Amino acid sequence: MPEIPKTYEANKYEDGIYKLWEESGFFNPDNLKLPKNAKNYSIVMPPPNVTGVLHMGSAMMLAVEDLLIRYNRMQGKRTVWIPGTDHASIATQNRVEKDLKKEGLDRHILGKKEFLKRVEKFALDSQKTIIKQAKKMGSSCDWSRLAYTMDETRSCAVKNVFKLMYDDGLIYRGKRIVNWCPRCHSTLANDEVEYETQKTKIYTFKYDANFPFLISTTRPETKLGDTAVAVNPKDERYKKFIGQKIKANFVGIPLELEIISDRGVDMNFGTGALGVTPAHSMVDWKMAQKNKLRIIEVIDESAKIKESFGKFSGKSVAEARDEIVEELKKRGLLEKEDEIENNLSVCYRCSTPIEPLPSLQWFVDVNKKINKFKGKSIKETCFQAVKKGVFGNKPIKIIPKRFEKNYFTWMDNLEDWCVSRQIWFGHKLPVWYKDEEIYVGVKSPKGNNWTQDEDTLDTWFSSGLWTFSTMAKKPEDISIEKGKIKIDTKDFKNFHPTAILETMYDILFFWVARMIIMTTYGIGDIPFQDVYLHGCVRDKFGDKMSKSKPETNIDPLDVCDKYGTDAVRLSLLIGTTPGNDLKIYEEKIQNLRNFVTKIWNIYRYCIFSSPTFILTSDVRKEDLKSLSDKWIVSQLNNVISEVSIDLENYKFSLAGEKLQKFTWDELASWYLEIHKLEKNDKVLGYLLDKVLKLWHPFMPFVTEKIWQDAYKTKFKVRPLKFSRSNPGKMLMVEKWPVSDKKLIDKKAEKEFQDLQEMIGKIRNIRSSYHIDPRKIINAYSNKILNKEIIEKLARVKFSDPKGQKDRPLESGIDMVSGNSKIVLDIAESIDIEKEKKNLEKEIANLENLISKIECLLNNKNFLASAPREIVGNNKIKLNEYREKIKSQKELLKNIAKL
RNA sequence: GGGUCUGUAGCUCAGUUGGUUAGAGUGCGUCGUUGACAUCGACGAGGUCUGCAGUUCGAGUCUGCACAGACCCACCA
Repeated sequence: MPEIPKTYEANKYEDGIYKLWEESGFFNPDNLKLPKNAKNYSIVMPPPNVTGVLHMGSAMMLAVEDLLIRYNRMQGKRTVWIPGTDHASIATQNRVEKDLKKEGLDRHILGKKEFLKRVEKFALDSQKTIIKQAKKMGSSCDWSRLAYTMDETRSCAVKNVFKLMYDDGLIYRGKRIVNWCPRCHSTLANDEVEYETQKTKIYTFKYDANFPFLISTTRPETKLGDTAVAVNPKDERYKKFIGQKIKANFVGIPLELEIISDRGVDMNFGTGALGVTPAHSMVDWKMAQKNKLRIIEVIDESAKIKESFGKFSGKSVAEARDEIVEELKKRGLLEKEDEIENNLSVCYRCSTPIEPLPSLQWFVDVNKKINKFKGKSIKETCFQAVKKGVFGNKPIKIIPKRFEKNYFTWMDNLEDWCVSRQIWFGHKLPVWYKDEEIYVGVKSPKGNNWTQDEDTLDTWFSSGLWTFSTMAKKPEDISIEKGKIKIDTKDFKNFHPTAILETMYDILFFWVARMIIMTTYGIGDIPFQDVYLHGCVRDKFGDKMSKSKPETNIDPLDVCDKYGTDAVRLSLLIGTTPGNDLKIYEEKIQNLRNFVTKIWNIYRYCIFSSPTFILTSDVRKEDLKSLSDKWIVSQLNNVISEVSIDLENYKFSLAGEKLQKFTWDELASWYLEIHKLEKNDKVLGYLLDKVLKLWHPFMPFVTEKIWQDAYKTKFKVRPLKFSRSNPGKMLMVEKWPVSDKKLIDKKAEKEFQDLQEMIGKIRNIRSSYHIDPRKIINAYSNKILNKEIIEKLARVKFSDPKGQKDRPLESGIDMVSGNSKIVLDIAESIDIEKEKKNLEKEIANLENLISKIECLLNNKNFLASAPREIVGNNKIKLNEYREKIKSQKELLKNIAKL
């Protein structure tokens, strides 16, 4: 008999199992002999940023997607999971800059070329780490299709899409007010700006002594660029000034201010009059457009005051503010300063305050009507893709549904998307300039004197193409044909649109919506049929996990090592619902580790119980001998269909719970116990076979390990060899079980459940009288006992020794050796009252004694503080006591019998 | 300011289209096990389903309001 350890030692086997899978080549569907008409199933992995390492959120993503992939692969579909990484331009550049700072360098000292080399190296190293970690999680993705948003093929896709958009007039260049990060020295998209509430001063002042009324501002330094003052048209105080142009000398700088009316002005805020600075405020910019105001730029790209503002020029924004306030005070123009709370816009990457300023940038026009969308805009088309469906597809389904609403409102309010960034690391714009000429193309233009635009593209531009760009194998696969992007590969035909996009809800707008935009436009098709959004993985206290909080932060690799990857995966899959955050902590993982141990021990029992144990894929009705066989097999087939339906509907947690209930409460607790007395190895082999298959997508390692071992035992070959021509004995590519209706036996289920219930009642007193429920079932199965007798047994009542409640009680029966009929007669003939009194007295004494000892020993403080030796000794003592008590109880029982 | 979500046992959460006595896991208490299972089993305690009102024969579930919390969007001169 093989030596099997009592617990599953995850970290001993996992790497080996992964290697076995990987070497089989079956992560790649091309290596599986599938029928031509096999259905296709594809997921494109949300590419982790190359900035860092795997965190619990990525582990969640991998667990869910691998579950889906393994389930569908086992269903015989042509299944592929395409992995990749994202260059994450701003984030990665910042990360490398931080490292440089430690060396006392910065990117300008290094120069662009050297800097980019370093970034590339960093990205490559990081990618290696990410791959290693994804493998540790058991991810069954096809590494031969690995993609990177900056590799040659993906870059080619980016250029093609950019050109296509430019030619369609969807991409334009213009000077517009943008969010500028003075530290990153780049623009930011609207949704890359975050807000922080802060306390700040609001100043109420006059531009100069002659100006007719007061205005309020939190940013006096921008007032150098004011070209108008806006008031509410209904405001009686200022009505008479509307339309006037007033000259003013503002702290030494001459201004010409037009008084305009705008309904957006709040009469009750400040003085009700607002100084309009078109160049440095989003709202003011829009007013300036409407009223054709002059635009005066005050602040430059380093957040310093520009030339021609006298003594303020060259000063930083903060310095200029102080000096202007000082100057106003000096001139007696400052009426008052109050403290208020407002929102400061900051860069989402580096938290530096944003300066809105006008800049020449590239934009995607989301409102332009385009012919190929039947005269509809991108915005309208993408709205319909989820609402009604486009291009003959069903509507894209967002799970959970409530996020659809968010999507619609976002899409509705979408404004032109600024795609150019002044970041070094990223896709360079495929745009060249010569004098006044502009050339946009996939390849650089012929002829001299062309210079390429120095800007790079927003990182979401390339990740927006992800579902189809990953389907190309080489740049030549990508071309523009009939106003669309053409990807000329088998993968594209087979796998696009992908089945599902799975990601965390926080990038619904950043990424998911952008993918819908870019794909509907570029390919003329939807990128995916379903969107599954998982929640945020949080710590015990509900806070976001972060390395800066090491006491609650969980590194997935640490816990995988400690408890096994399977337990970690289960902890992320069970007890969670889509779109809702989940709290995770070690105890949770530990509990699920116990379940993995349970499965392991089910297998261990199988091997111990029968030296000839083998897994069986099928069982016939004739093979089911006892009632318990019929019951468990029937239950199993119910579970198979329920779990399959749940998985189809993305109810992973529910499926897991049902499986857990079946495995633990029905298979292990009942069937295995009965099996000890009456063996049916064929049924046992069948049950384990199915249980392993059902659990495999949830916990691939332990199930594969057991599967392998079971076959090793059978064939006595070590190690078993697998080849592409012989995929048979690898669980990963086994067929997913199908529920066999013929094996569902409602009658047997009902009969067994009744029995369970009755035994449950008898069981209540099992602890005192050592009645083994297995024996009752066994006796029933062998027709020693019939249902009526068992029912009677369940009804026989004695008073509980503690006098709490009436409990069914049966005295001293040995079900197997004894004749149950006689036993029952004894039970019925007992003088209940007399028996009660005698027993009560004796038992009360005993219970008292026991509780005293147990109390002492179960005292946690005592156990925790005491050295192990002492606790050990006391345990021995306890056992001595128990022995004594036991023998006394036996005595009592005998008395009772007489 | 606009919107979304959440509130169920000490803790973490399920609860499908309204339908018997509101569930699971964990924790706690008691007892029993140590020959598949550094475990496991049985039993027990623990809930005004945040509150109020409404619809209904019937509400954890639907509606309205209130309270508490989380998040998203817009944005404050």
